[in-house]
Amino acid sequence: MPKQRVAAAYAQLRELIVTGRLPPGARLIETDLAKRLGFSRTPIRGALRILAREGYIAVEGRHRRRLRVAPLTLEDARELFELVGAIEGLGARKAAALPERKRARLAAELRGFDEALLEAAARVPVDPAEIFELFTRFHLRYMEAAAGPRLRALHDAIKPQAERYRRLYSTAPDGRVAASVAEHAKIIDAIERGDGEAARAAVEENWRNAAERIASSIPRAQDAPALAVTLE
Amino acid sequence: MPKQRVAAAYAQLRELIVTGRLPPGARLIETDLAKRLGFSRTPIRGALRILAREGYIAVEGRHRRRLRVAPLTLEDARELFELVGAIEGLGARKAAALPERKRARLAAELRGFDEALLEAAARVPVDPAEIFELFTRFHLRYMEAAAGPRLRALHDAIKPQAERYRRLYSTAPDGRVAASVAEHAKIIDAIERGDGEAARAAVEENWRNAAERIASSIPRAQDAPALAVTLE
DNA sequence: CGCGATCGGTTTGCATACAAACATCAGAGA
DNA sequence: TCTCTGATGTTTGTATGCAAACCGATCGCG
Repeated sequence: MPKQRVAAAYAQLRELIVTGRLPPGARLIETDLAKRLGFSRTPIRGALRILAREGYIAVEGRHRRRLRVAPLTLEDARELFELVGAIEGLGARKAAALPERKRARLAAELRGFDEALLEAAARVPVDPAEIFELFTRFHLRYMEAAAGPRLRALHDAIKPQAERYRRLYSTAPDGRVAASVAEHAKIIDAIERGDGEAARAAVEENWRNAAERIASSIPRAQDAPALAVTLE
Repeated sequence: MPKQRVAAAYAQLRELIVTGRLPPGARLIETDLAKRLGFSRTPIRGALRILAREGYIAVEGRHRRRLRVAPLTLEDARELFELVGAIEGLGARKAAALPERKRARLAAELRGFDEALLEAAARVPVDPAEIFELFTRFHLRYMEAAAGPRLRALHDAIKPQAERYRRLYSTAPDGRVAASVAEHAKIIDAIERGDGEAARAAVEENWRNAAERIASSIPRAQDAPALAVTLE
């Protein structure tokens, strides 16, 4: 009997939301989720509160909260990707300030991810999950290498929300993987030569472009209510 | 009166921490806090979990969490101020993208805050609380004017933690207020003329300098345990 | 006298019970 | 037929009980 049910519920619910098994707009009923995950309402509530605070869940209502999986909108995607770009940009700048040996090793590892990405994109039946995984790991790598605890925590809280958009709207890998990999190369080079500002700018540009790549796929001006990041 | 106790507990606890009435390193006992605030343990727990997630509270222990008010350290101050600079830098860039009329009005308001700051700093018995308030309002103003919901929520969650450092270590107002106001002027000018990148850079420089101003006051390498931003 | 094990108190994590508030639907009146 | 109102069921917010785990201290043994 595992002891940390809130953490478990948080992880499972977040995964359900990010993968879309709990789709945007879906109503979240505590008792249902409790049954579904096999916990009582108490840990579910704790997890829901955090997910709401982090933006995975939209809150409606004043006294009695009604929770829904946060809708996906174009405006939100733009803001979210800009935020992720800023956060990872900070991480990349820190990575470029590492001692030279570490930078070199990090750059080599990052190039490895890009090679794997090109391979995965070229494979005959493309596996989108693999592509996503590699993208995620690429950025995660330099964040873990250089970011402090606060930046890492923030990254972990926000980044998966960008994955929601990528998973749903990124229309598989066409030339876009190649474009991304080219942008990655600029990031890697800047980190390798210790140019923090260039690394940061390259990361931000990468995310700006990523936003543009998927923007056209996102249905505009949904009936979606505005995202309210509320405590309660 | 079954209402919104978690939100109330969160607000009160955060205020106690930011103002230092719950000092860094203080142990947080659920039952004590519950008695102190007049709630039961349930809403207290909810508030504590969020505060821990946001970095106000450090978590020790694996299975059983032991909570303490997060210690103040030099490394954390550096990371935190960098983060706040990045967040508010994003807001300033957005503010510089507002339509011209709004930018002009915003700039006028911001200049008003700076005038008030100089006045307050010149007054005979200086009121530090007033100075802090004005600093906070200055930055809050352009964030509210331009930032989206996610950026605002993030700002609200993180910014008060920088206030902890300012309140405890900012050695009252000497020439430092004048220095800050001079930096503010660069921010305002950039916003007014619509130069987003300059506005962002000016905000980040302002926070970098703020970090340096208080860095010398922070006791180095406390016995403080590393800040762990943990879910549970 | 020092070191370690056991025991008690403290504090947490989870589950459940209870009450209040909102939404929905049905029915009556216009 | 439409609307307003009331009743009912659903869902949330809070309190509390209970068990387990941890910390500390005391006591026993070497």
